[in-house]
Amino acid sequence: MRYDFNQIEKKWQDYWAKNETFKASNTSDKPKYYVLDMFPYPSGAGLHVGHPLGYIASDIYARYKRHKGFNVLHPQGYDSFGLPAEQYAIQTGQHPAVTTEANIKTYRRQLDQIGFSFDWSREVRTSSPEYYKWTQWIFIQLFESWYCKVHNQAFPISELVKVFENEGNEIIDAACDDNVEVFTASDWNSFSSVQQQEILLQYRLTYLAETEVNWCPELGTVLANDEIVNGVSERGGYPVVRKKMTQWSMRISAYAERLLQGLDTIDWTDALKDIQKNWIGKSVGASVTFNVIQSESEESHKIDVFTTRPDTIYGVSFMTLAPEHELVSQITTEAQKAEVEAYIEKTAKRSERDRMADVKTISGVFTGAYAEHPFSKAPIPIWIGDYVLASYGTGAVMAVPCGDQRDYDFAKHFNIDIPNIFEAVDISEEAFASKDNVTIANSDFLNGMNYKKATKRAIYELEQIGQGEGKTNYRLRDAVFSRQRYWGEPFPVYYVNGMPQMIDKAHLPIVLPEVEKYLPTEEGEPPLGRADVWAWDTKNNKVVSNDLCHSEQSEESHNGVYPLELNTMPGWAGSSWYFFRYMEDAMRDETFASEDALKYWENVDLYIGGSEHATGHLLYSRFWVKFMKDRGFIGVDEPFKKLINQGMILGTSAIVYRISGTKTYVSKGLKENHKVEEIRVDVNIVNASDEIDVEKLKQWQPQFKDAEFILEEGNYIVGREVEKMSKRWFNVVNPDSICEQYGADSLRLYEMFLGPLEQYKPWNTAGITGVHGFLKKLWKLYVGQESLNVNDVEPTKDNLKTLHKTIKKVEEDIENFSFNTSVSTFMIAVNELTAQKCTSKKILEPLLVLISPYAPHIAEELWQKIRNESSISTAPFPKFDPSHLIESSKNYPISFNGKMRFTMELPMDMSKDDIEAAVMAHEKTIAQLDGRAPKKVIVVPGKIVNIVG
RNA sequence: GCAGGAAUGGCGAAAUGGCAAACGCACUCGACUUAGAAUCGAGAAACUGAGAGUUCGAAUCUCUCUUCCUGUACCA
Repeated sequence: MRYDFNQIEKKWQDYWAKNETFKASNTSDKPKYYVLDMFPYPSGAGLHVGHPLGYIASDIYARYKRHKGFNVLHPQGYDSFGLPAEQYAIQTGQHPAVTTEANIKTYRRQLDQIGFSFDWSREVRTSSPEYYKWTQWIFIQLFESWYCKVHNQAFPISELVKVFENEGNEIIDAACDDNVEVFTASDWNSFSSVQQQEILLQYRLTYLAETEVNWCPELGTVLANDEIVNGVSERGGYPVVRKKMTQWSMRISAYAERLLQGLDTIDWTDALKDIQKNWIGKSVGASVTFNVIQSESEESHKIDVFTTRPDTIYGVSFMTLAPEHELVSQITTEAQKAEVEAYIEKTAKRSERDRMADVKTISGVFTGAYAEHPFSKAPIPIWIGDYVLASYGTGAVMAVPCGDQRDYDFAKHFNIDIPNIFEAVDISEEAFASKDNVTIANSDFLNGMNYKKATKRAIYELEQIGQGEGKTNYRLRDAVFSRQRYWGEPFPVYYVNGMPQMIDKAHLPIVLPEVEKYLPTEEGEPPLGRADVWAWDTKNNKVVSNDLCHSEQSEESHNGVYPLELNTMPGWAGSSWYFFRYMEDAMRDETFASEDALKYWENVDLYIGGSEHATGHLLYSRFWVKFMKDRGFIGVDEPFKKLINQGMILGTSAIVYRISGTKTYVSKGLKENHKVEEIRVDVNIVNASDEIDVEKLKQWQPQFKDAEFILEEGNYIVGREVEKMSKRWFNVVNPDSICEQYGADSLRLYEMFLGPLEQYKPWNTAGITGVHGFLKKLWKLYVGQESLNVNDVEPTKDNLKTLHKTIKKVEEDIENFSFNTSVSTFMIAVNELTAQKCTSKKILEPLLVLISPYAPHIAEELWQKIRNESSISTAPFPKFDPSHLIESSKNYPISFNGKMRFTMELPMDMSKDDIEAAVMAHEKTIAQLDGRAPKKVIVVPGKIVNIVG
């Protein structure tokens, strides 16, 4: 009987689907275990062999946990809202829902053929209304909440309103906008409804505000900070400019400290935690208020700055404001006005990218105004400069040129005084920025103190005069939540008198309307501005035609019909909570996930996905989870207990060399004699020895059809280059063809065999014959020409030794996510058992369970053949018995000065002294020593003998 | 600049203080075959990026340097 993998794999995939083998139950006596993959965006290109890497790893772990007696939840779904489908829709006019559906079909077929143990009954799609109903619902909850800094927790906004009604807002310490005005209870009660709503917006966890956003004109939408890479859009690489727009934002900054602290409670890699830590960017220091020295006609102004070095307060010799700072226009003197305005105009024109590209050029302008030093009362010139960012801190700095290199460079450039406030430090060449070994000088009450002491004292003194306090600052900004796109979740929001109103939960979902084109309107409104039926009828609670709504007229004539929000939600909305949706299987209509389901599954035990989501999805999810916990919707504080980033599988591109100006291609070994151009060709027509099939190449593209080829030894050898797998390099390998040619089990084993999971590694299809050959050997161990090789004979000592060392190693490997070494272990085990001619069921049965997570199809087939039972999927994992590994003797390596010279077989239970005696008596020892007396003999029983001298 | 990670045969890698290179690809030779593929058997190769230290013993621990990768960047 032959190993017919195509037939076997199809058979078991059908079996698993039909019997719902991997359906998880929400009620079980078994302990739960939740294994999750980052769900894919279903792109039109389908999967290539790089994509399933993480899915295979998580599938092995999920299957292993089932063998270990866990009730495993291992679901899969689609992050199916997104830009590519929309771009495609713009080009072709096809509805994104249609192309998305088609892409999902392809993905499902490709995933199924690899034999994953997903519970598909719990599938989610972020773009389906039954799912985004709950995304909209969570948005409403955020809108209806505020964050109390005293309790460090989010509460319903209704509670805040009660406080306002009774006590005003002075006693409230909330995460809110900076410019909130203080009011009393009677003020509040006298405010109009619109005024009250405006104030509440400043407290809500999702709020509408005019903010400076990252506008990408090419994409026609705003982008969040994590969607911008090196000043251009992550998707497409288009320029990004600053623009003021009214947008929904998420007050994630309220959670900065908890997002930081929470990292200590989860099992993620340090690398990933560091990325999030840097992104949150906590810095501890002080806020200091400087009074602007006013001339008689002016009103008084104050400038707040944030500094991490309040100890250097006496080193301040100027201040710098960001050009966008609101005070600039008010404090600039008449004499400096023209120069300042010219500078502002110049910097505003520079894109973010230009500004980043050219950090070395120092530029700035004096405003003509002076601030007063809080202690010395000395006048301090106020400058503006674009090295100060409007978006960080207060957009203003107290410049201490002796202690900060940027301030130093600025001062040097503009000939500003650089007072030295450090004892015995030379600052003639550069600033002294260190916090260690500092002694403050020329600083009045701070003289002689070190950094720590001086910082404490400076803050204390500032507090005494009411011009500062200790403060912690975070780099993390609130996240823009509006996108001017079509293919995303609509907001459950309509507007009355310009104020946003939430639609009641009972009327969700608000379904994405039809539009005739997916582009912005001529007036520059988002695509939803093209929808004809996109107004909210508050009387009938449904979406109605825009004709019924007359926004220009008075409130009465609206007839209760109001315009709906035209923006849609960003890609990260749906992915910030989907892991809870999988938990629910039966009551998806009534709730995002039922209490019982949430209580049983808690959170994700193991999450596998790419590290590119470090500052996006992985941070936003943690934020939403903390919020939902605060509001009592869930019971956990973190979504993902353990997280592993799988590395990327790279392509191995194939290169042919065309002699310049000719149609002749020269083999790699002969190219040195010619001037050549490198041309990448399809990797799928190159064999393991880097020889290309010239005939196939001629058919592949017309440019090769009548080309000449200079061969070496009868073959054309290609060059190789490891780079990202991409269509443009022709190095994409499709899992479909691998499964067809070698089978899913081979694909699974090979992806794991390539190297450590976390590492980047190149794919080379040629190598798959190694693991494929292993599977054939495995098959032959169990199945002979005519009949099965498996019988009830008692296992030999060697058989047991092989089995148990394999159990030990594989179990350790899976627990450590070291799947590559397990595959080698299987190879060794099968090689040994084949050599031992092992036929014992007591060996071959447990071996199948070990292999089953990795190569489930062949394991199922052989299991059925030898046990006549259905599925291996929940067979108990074999138990390791160390007694089978105990050796009676050890082949000791005998070293001289650390170099191994020969080995010697000695009993395991021999004493140290006896070993030494035996080794010293050995003829080779005597020969090695050549008459010298050894200085020392180190004997480590069971390990090694080392003779020094 | 800052933070994190990596460096071992021709290639992917293993070994986490004790016989460096297990396992696989590629390579060479042989068997089977009309031939190829497949299969089986045999074999060669390479001293852990550089330097120092700790140790009886270092790929593994410590320090210095080099190169590469990832993230981040006028963050006050």
